[in-house]
Amino acid sequence: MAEKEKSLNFIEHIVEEDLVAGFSKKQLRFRFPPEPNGYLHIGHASSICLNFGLGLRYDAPVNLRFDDTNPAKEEQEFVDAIKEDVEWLGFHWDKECYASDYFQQLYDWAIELIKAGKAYVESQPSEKIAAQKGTPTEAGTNSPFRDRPIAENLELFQKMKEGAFPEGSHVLRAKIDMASPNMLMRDPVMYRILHRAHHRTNTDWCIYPLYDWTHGESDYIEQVSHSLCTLEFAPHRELYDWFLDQVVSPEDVRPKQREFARRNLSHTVVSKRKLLELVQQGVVEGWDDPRMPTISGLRRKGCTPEALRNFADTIGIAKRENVVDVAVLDFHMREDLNKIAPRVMAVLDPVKVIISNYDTDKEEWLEAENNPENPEAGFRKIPFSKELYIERDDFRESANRKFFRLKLGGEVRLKNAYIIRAEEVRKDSEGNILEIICTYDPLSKSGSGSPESLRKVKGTLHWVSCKHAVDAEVRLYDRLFTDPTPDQHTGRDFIEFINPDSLKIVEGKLEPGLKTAAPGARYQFQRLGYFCVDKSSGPEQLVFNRTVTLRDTWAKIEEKA
RNA sequence: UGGCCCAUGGUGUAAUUGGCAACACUACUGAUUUUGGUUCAGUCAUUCCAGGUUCGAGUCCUGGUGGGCCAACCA
Repeated sequence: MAEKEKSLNFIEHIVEEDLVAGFSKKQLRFRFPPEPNGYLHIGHASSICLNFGLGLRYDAPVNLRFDDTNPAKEEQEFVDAIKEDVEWLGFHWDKECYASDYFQQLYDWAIELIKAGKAYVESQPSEKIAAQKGTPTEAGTNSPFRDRPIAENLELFQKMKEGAFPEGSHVLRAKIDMASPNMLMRDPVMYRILHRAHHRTNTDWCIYPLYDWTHGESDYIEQVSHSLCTLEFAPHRELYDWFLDQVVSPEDVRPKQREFARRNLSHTVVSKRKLLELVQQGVVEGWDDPRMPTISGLRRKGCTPEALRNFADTIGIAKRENVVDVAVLDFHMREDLNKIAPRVMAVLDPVKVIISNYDTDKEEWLEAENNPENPEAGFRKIPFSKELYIERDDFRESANRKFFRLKLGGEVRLKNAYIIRAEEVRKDSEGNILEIICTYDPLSKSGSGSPESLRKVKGTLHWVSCKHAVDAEVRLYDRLFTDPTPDQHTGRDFIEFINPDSLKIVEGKLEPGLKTAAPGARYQFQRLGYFCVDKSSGPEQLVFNRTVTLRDTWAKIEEKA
């Protein structure tokens, strides 16, 4: 109830119009149709959220269909990865389908087309076919095989299927219109010969249907009502409809193709080719490198499915060119993580603080709140002692009043602990700060309720007790490219815009409770950002990935100065 | 013989289908805060241009301008 009346996107308007025009809501069905030739990226996430979102909105089934018509590129590994990603996003498909399940049906229909004089076997090489296709402004010319007798077409096609011919020797073409202003209608190829094993049909077939002949018919077989794809397929719609015309029965649902603009994310690239290049050149460590815009990369970085879904929902869907600022994704990750991530303390660039008036052997276990946004998250104990680490950035020998942190003679609150004052600084011969000597106010203990504890001091710092700290490798990820649109500069390669500082690895000091943090667990390192335990992490070597920093208004003030 | 698609703040989407241009992000102010986080309050547009229809146009019409897609036996 009380759910906000959300405005509809143009696809939802189309569905609503169909419903008003009498299309039965029960017959609505959608599909997400990836080719299993690579990993899913954030662009696919939008499409997944669109299709499965429609399914949820209309209580309609959504199929997961693998468009596996090209055995040269497809592998079972990708099928598995895609299923994992869709599930991780939190969606449930109705049927798990494969275009390869329809090879026989497609073949039977193709024979009908041949018999109807609407398809023929072409026996020229591909270069010849391309040359005869014409150009967008010039009509093509008919193939010399275009009027081959039906019986001969049937016989040749049969032999193609039986493996009698080498690759490239023949194809099956639809006989449409070599003068069509739409290049795709100029007798498109329906089948090619490929003597390759398919990851599902193995060597059952050596002729494989092409996209156009497969996609619409697969939608029809599955009785998909609305077949949504990206804008570059818009010219395919005419062909999609032509192929459908050849097979549909009036009593069945006739699928409808509609196109939307793919989402582009700033400071990254999303084409499979370019992502592959990043992997192959070793710019990143793999498809699930946390800097990759792949779903697996985002997952490994610590992004939540909730954040990704909210991101997809707020950027919406439309038909115009777009570049979504990656800041929107960051916002949604912070928004979700702020609610669910337990707070902990970690020092990533440590400098030692020595509390001169604290007993050398003393240690106290102080109470710390796990998440101020969620009281039910409770409290934990953290150790305090004479020697602590704080962030090197959090101390200056002198600074103006805008600097809320520790400076000589100044006071600061140690989060969940005491108020301290910096008295003295010890340096090495080169002037590097080795340790900061402080005194603490024993009455100022957090939560004690004493007047001293209630004193307002401007800054609060995070810290970790030296002797209790656990070490961890912390990987600080930043955007992969320095330019918002690395692949949109004519004459310049996107690789030129790689951010040389996209990964910085540091040794951090963490509060001891993190010793047993399990891979995948997410935390907020207070005042720093959100971090996720990497899959490679273990008790002997902890590894954390930075998901996203906290908003940092201090950094902006500094930048301006 | 070219065809098709698109144009609304810095960014991404809305606009009851012809009726006060709204939401989110970013940026900037300020308040609160034992995270310079969170939260709260506020600021930032004459809808690509020119005509037309209309009491009334972001929306409809005409003509421009600018951008995108299409000539794999890829999807």
